[in-house]
Amino acid sequence: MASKNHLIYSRKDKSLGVLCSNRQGGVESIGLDNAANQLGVERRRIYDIVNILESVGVLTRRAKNQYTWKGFTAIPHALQQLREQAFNETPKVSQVCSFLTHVANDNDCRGPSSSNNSYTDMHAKSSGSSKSENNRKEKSLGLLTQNFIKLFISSTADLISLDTAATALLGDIRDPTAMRTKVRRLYDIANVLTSMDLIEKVRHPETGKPSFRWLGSNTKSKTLDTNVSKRRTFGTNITNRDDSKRKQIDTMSDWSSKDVTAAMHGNIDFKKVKYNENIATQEQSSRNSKEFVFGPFTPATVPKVGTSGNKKLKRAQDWENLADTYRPQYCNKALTDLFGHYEDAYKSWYVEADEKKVAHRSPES
DNA sequence: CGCTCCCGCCAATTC
DNA sequence: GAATTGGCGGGAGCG
Repeated sequence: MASKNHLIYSRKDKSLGVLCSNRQGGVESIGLDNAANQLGVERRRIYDIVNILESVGVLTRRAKNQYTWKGFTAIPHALQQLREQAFNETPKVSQVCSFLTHVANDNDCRGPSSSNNSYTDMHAKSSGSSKSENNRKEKSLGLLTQNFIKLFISSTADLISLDTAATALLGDIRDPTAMRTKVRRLYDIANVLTSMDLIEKVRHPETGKPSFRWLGSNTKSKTLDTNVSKRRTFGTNITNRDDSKRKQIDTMSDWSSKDVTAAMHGNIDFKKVKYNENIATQEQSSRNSKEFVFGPFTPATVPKVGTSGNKKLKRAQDWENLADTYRPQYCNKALTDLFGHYEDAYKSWYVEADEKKVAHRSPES
């Protein structure tokens, strides 16, 4: 798909980055048509993305065709909100959690005894109005996204596969069709969440099953994590000896699939957006100290990779890691420059790769 | 094949 | 009644 993306959409640099380029710290509105044009995608696609972003607080619908960009810095709050919801309004969360935990280690999902623990059904509805009305909303991408996230932040299992999630979100609806549909949606959601670094795709240690891990909350210190946490993402090659001959696009495809697919069809570079945003935030909050934490974001690995003791390597040319490493936590001019530098670098790599010429850069050093 | 997820029909909603 | 939104699932592409 990555390649396909390339072929079809070579808009690469158009992106949300452009949209928020003029934005300065505050609230900027975005027009759908505008976005669609800039991104070179059909409108329908924008709706998907927008809905997901909105469910995480990055955007807010202001009026027809108009959205307000809140920024990634709004995510922490939204997340907190979800967390609370997950704990109160949800009596069954615990059930679902244990359920997930079970399933996590067992491929076979044999619901224990519960006969209806749909994570989705619980709240909402039963407020009087006919359910048929709310029905549509209950199935919205936005809600699904939130529930999906709740699954992560309230579950003890840190590795969740889409099937598992779908099952949990569906409750007992033993309908293969519904399942399929749900999973399709989850793929969509997972893609954009991945592009925002809120989750990460990994293979389950035992079963090679593709699963997702929550990255949104910082330091979740989980003993169990240590094991898996080192696992690298999917396509990327982990070996210290990264054979430079790796398919040119390898790195690209990896990143284009997760960051670009971005939000599906959009080729949206959220990371870049984040850079801009961070920088903007920095400037504007002149010296507001670290309250800028980026809580949910900063993956535990952000600061440097283990001062030493840690596993060695980390392929030098993993620009993605670089991105993480340099993700602004608090930045100064120097860092700002760095960002710019990497942005450019990234851009050229992208182009090169695009032309299939990829001159991978010199190994570390 | 099975996993992904693109694409766009068309219904629900909103203007 | 037209325009916006957006659920939904067929099926293409790829490993």
